[in-house]
Amino acid sequence: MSKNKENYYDLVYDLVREVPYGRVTTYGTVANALALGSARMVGWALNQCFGAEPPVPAHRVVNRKGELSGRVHFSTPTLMQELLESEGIIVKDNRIQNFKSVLWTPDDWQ
DNA sequence: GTGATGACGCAGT
DNA sequence: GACTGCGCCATCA
Repeated sequence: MSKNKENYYDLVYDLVREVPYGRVTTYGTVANALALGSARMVGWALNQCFGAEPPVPAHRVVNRKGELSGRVHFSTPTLMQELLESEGIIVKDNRIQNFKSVLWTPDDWQ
């Protein structure tokens, strides 16, 4: 993997880092905002976010259903839920409750 | 170069 | 509301 080659990964990381505290975003929203064309690319980018710097709050990125699909990629499967709950987000059965209210989009950037 | 996989999304049922 | 099938693009074997 090239190190000096800035892929769309950095675009994903930067956008995710803009997500405010207590808010979450979806892969589809990020993919649409960056015009990646596929939400899979966002997931693939976050797959390497652990080597990014500064660290990316990947726990704030969930799928369209508000499900913590990527929790297994964290240090512990429960870490993602713990972090979200720590930010005041209610998580039940691996899904964000009141998801629509905590959902953040680039349009809310302002 | 081909086939399979993946932190997904959408339309149809 | 939940499940299934298909499509999307990049990376790996």
